[in-house]
Amino acid sequence: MARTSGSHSDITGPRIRDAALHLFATHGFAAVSMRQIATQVGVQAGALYNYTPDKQSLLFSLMKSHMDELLSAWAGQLAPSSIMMRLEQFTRFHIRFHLERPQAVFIAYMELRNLEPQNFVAIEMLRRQYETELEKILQDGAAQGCFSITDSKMTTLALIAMLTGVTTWYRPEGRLSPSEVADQYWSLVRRAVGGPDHPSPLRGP
Amino acid sequence: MARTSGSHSDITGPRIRDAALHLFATHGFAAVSMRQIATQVGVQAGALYNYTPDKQSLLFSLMKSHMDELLSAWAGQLAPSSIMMRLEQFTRFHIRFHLERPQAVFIAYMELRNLEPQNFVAIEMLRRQYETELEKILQDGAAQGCFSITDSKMTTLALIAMLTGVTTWYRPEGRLSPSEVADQYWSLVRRAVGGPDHPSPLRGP
DNA sequence: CCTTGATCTGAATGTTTGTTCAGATACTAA
DNA sequence: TTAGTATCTGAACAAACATTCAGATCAAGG
Repeated sequence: MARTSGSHSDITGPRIRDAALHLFATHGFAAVSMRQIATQVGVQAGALYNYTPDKQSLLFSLMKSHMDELLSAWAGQLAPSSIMMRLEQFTRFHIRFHLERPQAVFIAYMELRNLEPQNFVAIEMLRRQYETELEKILQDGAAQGCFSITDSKMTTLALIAMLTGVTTWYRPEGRLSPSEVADQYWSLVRRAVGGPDHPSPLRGP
Repeated sequence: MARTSGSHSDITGPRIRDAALHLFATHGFAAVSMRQIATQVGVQAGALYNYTPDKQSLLFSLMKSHMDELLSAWAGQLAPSSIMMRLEQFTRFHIRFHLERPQAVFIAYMELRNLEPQNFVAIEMLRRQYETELEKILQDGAAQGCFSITDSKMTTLALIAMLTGVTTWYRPEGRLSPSEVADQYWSLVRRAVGGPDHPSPLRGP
């Protein structure tokens, strides 16, 4: 009874990626078998190999897609004029983007060590590219005297760790909405970099 | 040729834990086999079962020891009088403690999902206990008007994520010493919670 | 209606997994 | 010197693993 009805490649492909994303995020790449993924999709394990050459490629593809999405989504943002607003934009963008796909985020940060060397390098490059986006903002702001930070690289990593950490505790059914969370994190970020104590970047003469 | 020389249980036990710690941190619990651990120790796989009932217990024991150490080390700190100094103490303690055992930290934060339910609950309780230590400081400080934070629970999690993140990039051979790192993170934390802009807690007349 | 190609099954491959255990060895105590 | 015990080996176990593939089935196009 191979195949049941209709053309399935358009459907099965994404379903495999969804199932893999969910299972990898929940149990970890190494702890998930191809059979588990196949079962979730409702297919035999062999069928997966019409969509991925092997398990490792499936992981890499998921991580690569995630990082590409992240970078292109950020690139699509229109840069506001002031540096302070730019930092606020980054903060809110980061929180929103990560809260919308907690599983992909989890995988991208936890399964790096399960990547084969060349795949690791590729993902790591994209991650560093993203970090550089924040670092540029911090450096520009420091040059303009908006921020008082002594080490832009370290501050970048500290802030990103803090912002990304939101995915470890946030639950949609919780008491805070995503935008409330973003408000609070922005308040933390703004003060951490030594910005003005009040939200508005315009505080007259 | 069973046994080679001397009494080994005092030596083999810790060596197994060291090897497991290192391998779990590097490749992940699920990706490491008992045979790999045994090889690292220089022993056959069967010998490991003189020291642990099974692989899961080995992981749990490592995580439990780490959390116990963390909590008792913090409990051993003498609390200074001012809240601001208490927060500084926590920040520096957290950074130093975590930088001293990056592998245990890594495992404690990454392998939670590989714990069986009851083990997970036990570790999660200890983690929450530790988080509460910081939350108490933030609440006390907010009550005294030293800090301006709107959500002590969220701020706690944000700060801990930031502080723990230090282990992902810090390298002993890098340009910053642990205490320099702690200085910078303390500066970020102090400002994030809305403390005074200058390091000294004593500024008045 | 017939052919072609995409899609999936079901079985099989050889490897590796965690765990067990009888037997071997060497230290310890008497 | 002897008996006992702690420690380890080496082999074995069934189960699970990723991956392969011949053949079955169905949709689409002529």
